[in-house]
Amino acid sequence: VATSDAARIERTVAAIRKSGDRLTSARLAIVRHLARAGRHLTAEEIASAIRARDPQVSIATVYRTLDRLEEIGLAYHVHLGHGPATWHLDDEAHHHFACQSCGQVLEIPEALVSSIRSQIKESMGCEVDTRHFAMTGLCATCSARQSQCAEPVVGLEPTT
Amino acid sequence: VATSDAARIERTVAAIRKSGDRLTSARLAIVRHLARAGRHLTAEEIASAIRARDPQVSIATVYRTLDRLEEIGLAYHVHLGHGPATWHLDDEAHHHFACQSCGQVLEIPEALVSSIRSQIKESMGCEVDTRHFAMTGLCATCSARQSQCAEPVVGLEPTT
DNA sequence: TTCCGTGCAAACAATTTGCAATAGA
DNA sequence: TCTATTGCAAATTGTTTGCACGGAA
Repeated sequence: VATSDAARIERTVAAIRKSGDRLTSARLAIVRHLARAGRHLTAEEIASAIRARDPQVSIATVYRTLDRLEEIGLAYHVHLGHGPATWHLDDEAHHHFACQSCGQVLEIPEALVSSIRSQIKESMGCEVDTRHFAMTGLCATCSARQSQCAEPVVGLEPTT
Repeated sequence: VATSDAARIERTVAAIRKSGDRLTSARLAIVRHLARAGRHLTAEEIASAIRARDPQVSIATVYRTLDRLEEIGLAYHVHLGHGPATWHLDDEAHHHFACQSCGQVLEIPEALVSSIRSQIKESMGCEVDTRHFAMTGLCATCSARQSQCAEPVVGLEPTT
């Protein structure tokens, strides 16, 4: 699980080839950037980072590549609240909590996720999708801060 | 809780006046439509319903009115997955589960919501916001159907 | 030599904003 | 009267699509 960036890039590239898809320079750059970022990225963030080296890559290619990677199962998108979708490689954490105040993204422990999932299954019969939609609210720090004082915290736009 | 539409309209109108805001015909029409719909509505749905009687109401007014109603605490928006935000009056159900396959919106029982909330509080220290973001996944029916056969169900676009 | 994947521009969907005109209180 | 609210049009943001060209296999 604690794989190096290089190994993750190689593995992803191999999977693209195995699926019969072509490995283009744009795709390689996108995979590299996703692997090295260590956080969730929007399509726009990926596009502008790549454009720094290769100015003519279009945002359309980024979207198309991300969609294709998701079809193959190599990357996926998460909605962290309002704003654009964010993406990461498939071998990263799967369940997210996004703070509406500071923007921080936390991983929800697997045990907690499966407990919630089974409670909802039992009580309502529903199968929760924790992959594509984050839970939102306030992280521990922001939650404590907001119960102390009325003043909102300076930082990212609130997600509500 | 089982208030009539008329009573809910009256109460909301009174609250608008009490807040010092003006009660315009557009605002009245929006409140009426929200009260009578009995389900979550998008701004566009509200606008086109109102335009049937009063063709020149603009979508901008609908958005501004909904925002204002939310500031006053009379209505609020929920994101049910992909697609536009949906709105309802404040005296309706607060916690939602949206099926990605059939589009159905279910209310999550209060007991379950508070149990989930306290588990997350205890384990991560986070305060979950259940008002503005629905949980998503498959409802009981769609979940059963999908485990039987591989064919997707005809209906609304999947939300994933 | 194939076509898959690309860049570009234009289309699209949801939402917001500027501004002069209007209509509530 | 006074100014909050409106309609209209245009701007913004995030994402998708059509199409002819270029480059991976």
